Amino acid sequence: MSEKPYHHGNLKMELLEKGLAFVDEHGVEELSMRKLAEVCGVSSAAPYAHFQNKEDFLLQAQRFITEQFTETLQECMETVKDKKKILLELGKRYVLFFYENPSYYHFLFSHGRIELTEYPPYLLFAGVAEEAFSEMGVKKKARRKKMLALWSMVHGLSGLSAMKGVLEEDDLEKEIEGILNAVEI
Amino acid sequence: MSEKPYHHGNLKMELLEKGLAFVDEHGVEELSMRKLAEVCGVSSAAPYAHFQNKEDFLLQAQRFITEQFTETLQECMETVKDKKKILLELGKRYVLFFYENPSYYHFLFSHGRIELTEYPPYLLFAGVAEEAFSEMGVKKKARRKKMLALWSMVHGLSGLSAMKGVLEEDDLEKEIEGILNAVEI
DNA sequence: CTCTTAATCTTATCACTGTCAAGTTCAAAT
DNA sequence: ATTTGAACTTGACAGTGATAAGATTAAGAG
Repeated sequence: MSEKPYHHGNLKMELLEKGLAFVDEHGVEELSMRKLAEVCGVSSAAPYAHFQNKEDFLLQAQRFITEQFTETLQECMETVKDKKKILLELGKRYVLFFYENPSYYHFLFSHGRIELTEYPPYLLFAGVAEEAFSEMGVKKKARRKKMLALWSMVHGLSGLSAMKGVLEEDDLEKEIEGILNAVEI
Repeated sequence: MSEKPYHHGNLKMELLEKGLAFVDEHGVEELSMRKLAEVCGVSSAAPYAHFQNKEDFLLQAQRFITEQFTETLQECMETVKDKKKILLELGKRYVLFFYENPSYYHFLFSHGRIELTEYPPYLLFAGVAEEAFSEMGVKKKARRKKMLALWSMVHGLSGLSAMKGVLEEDDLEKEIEGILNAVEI
């Protein structure tokens, strides 16, 4: 029993999930629509019923993990009460996410597919920073600059954390915290 | 006269140059060894006499522009006398390079091809920072953290500057300077 | 100058890729 | 029960990285 039915039933979602798992294991370069189709037990043209083309698939896959990422950050925001620490904690979560999913960093930012001004994690970070700096009495013109500086640092550090061997890994959280605290905002 | 000679004479160099020009114009994704061969007026298999494979070509192309980039930074180091300003100026040059060559940012850092601990611009920056912080009386343990923080910021900001529409472009140097100065080292 | 050699390049071919047109199946609405 | 449209398969196409086998020629040895 359970001969494969002609209609998969949940193909789009499975393509995204298996695709991301594949990227996580072998990297983006290795991913092909045909292999992906095979992994899902489906013919090589089947994915094109759900995605316009490979680029579209990659784009939607990026959205998919960006949503997860954004949720992680949002969760972090709700957990941390201390408004003075929230920027640091958010930064830490940001960096840690890419430490835990190194291949996602390349996947997300390699191909210039992301429009920063529509990138939820950035918008979220920018919002929190705006609020925090505002409360700290930072003047309006300076806020944007500080925010960009901080975001650049956090995002740049994420790139570092995605490479093995740069950060000290025995107490990673402390390491990240130390680096982010090494400059005064 | 000037029938194409069987032997090109300078193919390897031309492949690198035309290849980089192509990347700059159309992006890495569009580049294929065959198109590249055609651009150089040579058969599709000819490049493989000079490069093991596409990956090898990309790697050597990266080295090629990394050299130029490193030279720019070195030049900057020699020009700026004021040791207090050197880190800022170096950061500015770093960011500006990728503003001027946006496609290079993706080209260099997309595919995880670069080993940071062997990446000359990083080593150069790390060296200058070490010296600067040392002179500023920063204690040894803190130096590394400050350096990583600063480098992350500079490198992350480079990513920003490679996207159009994020940085204000009417007086870019001042903009970059403002951001890098928005945090205290 | 001739011969040899090894680097450079061409031709032909392979397996693989993204993608599409045409046909097949089947769930659900009419 | 019939229709319809979405989800799939099959089979094809051009383009890709790569290799083997052979052609060309620059440069050195005799």
